[in-house]
Amino acid sequence: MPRNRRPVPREEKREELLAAAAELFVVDGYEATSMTRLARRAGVTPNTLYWYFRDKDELLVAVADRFTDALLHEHASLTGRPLAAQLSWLIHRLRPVRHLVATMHGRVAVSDAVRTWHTGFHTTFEALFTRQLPGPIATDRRPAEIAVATFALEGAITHDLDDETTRQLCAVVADRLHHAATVATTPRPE
Amino acid sequence: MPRNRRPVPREEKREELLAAAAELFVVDGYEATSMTRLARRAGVTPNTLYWYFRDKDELLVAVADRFTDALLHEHASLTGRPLAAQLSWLIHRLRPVRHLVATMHGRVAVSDAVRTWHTGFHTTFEALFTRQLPGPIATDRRPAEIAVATFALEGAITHDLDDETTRQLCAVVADRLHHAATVATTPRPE
DNA sequence: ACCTGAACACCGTTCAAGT
DNA sequence: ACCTGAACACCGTTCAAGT
Repeated sequence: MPRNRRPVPREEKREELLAAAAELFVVDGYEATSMTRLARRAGVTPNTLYWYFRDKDELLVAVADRFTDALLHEHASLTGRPLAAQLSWLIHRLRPVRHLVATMHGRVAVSDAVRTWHTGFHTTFEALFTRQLPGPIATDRRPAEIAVATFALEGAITHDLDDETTRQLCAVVADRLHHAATVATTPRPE
Repeated sequence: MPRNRRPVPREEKREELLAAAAELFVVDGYEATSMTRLARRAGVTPNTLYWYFRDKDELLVAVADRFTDALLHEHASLTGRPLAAQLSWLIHRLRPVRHLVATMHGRVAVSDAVRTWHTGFHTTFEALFTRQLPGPIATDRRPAEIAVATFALEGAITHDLDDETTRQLCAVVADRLHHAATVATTPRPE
């Protein structure tokens, strides 16, 4: 009865488990998805999950990775469009998984795997923003300007904003970045 | 042996439990603090906690409330100082409890009590920012400008930024708000 | 009203055993 | 190498019983 040594290649099986995890994590949330229920959905014993993933956090990271890959791939076709439009697209694309975004942040302090992933995620998006700008930002303020843009993006994903405010937020962030990129450094007073 | 009907007034006892919860939540984190351990620290049975708080989330909210009250009280003495300085103060004051901030966000989708608290927290800080500005922001962009400032603040608390970037971020956000408050609405192109 | 000791239904994870 | 059934040590929460 137990189907051991199934002929399914490892990568394929892993992908099956990942697909089940992705669906449950997004629909029901990370906390509400127990390993037992997830295993049942995937048609395996809870134990089996641990053959393919170290723990639940690594499963979460793998799901996030898969999603981010797809996101960046889709985003590639948006190059050339205004930055505000790109931001708007990203926000609407990430809103459905806002719970996962919040969960990742909550687990940064708990899991090494999540912390590492989170750092990489920010590096990716900071690079993405930097690339889109018409000119280089004055070096002293660059990290802060990019950080503000990234945090605004994260905030817009994880918080409830109406459509109009979301549009304005994209415009505000894009304006700010363009301004910082095109204007020379002005020494702040005081 | 069991000390029932202790003569300690309800509010005082509640405060004791709250103090224990605050310490453990901050030092060890919310998830790492089990109700059992928390009860032991406070010198009671786990059960007793439920006499004073509906559940663990309500305990979390009560801790956050206590902290926010203290924060706003201390902040009151900063009125009149530059906005960037106030931001910097808030960030450094909130960084030690960054894990709690992240936890709150993660539980917004899980707990009604947390969701309600979170909404109130944002309302408070949006009002605080609005009050500090020299002039009214053009009404159409105001919610977005305030949202960007709030999200930047949250991001700076929950993410690792070096001191210099943190300073610059405060300056960027303050600049942005002042600019939006003093300049008339400029219709965006396109 | 307040508090206990004991239980309940779970949870993520691991282990001995099978093929 | 892969997978199972059964267990382990917990978890948040509740309940009957005491004062």
